[in-house]
Amino acid sequence: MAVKLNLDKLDLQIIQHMMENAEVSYADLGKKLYVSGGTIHVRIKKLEEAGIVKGTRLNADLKMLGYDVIAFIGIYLKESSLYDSVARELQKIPEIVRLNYTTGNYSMFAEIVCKDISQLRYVLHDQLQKIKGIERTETFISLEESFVRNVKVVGS
Amino acid sequence: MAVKLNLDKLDLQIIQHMMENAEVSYADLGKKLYVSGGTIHVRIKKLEEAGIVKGTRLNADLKMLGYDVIAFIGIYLKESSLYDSVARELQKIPEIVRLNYTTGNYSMFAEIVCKDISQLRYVLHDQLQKIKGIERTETFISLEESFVRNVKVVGS
DNA sequence: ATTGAAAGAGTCTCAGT
DNA sequence: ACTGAGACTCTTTCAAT
Repeated sequence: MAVKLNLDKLDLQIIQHMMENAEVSYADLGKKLYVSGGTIHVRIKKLEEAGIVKGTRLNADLKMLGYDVIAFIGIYLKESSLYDSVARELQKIPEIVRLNYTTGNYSMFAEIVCKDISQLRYVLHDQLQKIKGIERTETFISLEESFVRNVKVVGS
Repeated sequence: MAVKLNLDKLDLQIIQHMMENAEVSYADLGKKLYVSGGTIHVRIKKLEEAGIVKGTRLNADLKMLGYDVIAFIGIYLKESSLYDSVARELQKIPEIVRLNYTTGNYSMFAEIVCKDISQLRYVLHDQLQKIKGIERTETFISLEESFVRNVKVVGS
């Protein structure tokens, strides 16, 4: 899974910069990293071919789109063997944007994004309760997101 | 915060598509949505000016970069008034990539990305314990990420 | 592997509808 | 508000180092 490729500092610097902002031109990024734009291009192509880099994504402000409520849900299963079937059911609920199988208290851990509290209540109460295999859930509503950022893959 | 702007279905469709893949050309996206490339351009410019769209980000595979361990940390504070000072300390730890102030059991909820378990143990044991104001923590290590996706902002 | 230049593709502007 | 065409910029290829 974690294929160790020959990545040098330049590769990591490119990734670090472009994880933050992918709209920079190769020429400009090259200037910042003291190589030519052509070298940036070659490196990115190599990273794409290796499967390390998988395109770019638009960064949209969900709050401004009306999605004000983020919550985390700890899920207790009746039996841990039900993980796959519960995961499939949860994937059908579009408000659930992430699901992890975890150690610790909960069997699984979900993140949900909703327009408002009443939509959250609907998903929690009407949709999750209907899924066979879920024993109970605990919900943690985010009152404030202090920060979100990328992991630091290279020293500055 | 959640400024309700006049966004029509086309705006949302553009956002939906480009949150998934921002590398599509305006001409191609226009073809898919039955408008010209020029219209896509105008809409994106409008969304950027409104602050709804904030550029694009490179999508890099953290596992392939050697960051194999994702974990969630529920944090109990001694007093909730310590939130800001603890948040500032947590922000100094580069492995902590997200922090939310939450309702429920925990005062705050963090996400951490590490290269391996020993690095995770180091952060949890040596760094978090030193922060004044943290009473105790509960860690949930992700054994598998079932899915991560964007919220659905428009009906297909 | 890196570079710089030429060819190709995409973005951006603008006049017309 | 949408369109299409021209000007401009960026990506991509490639021969040379």
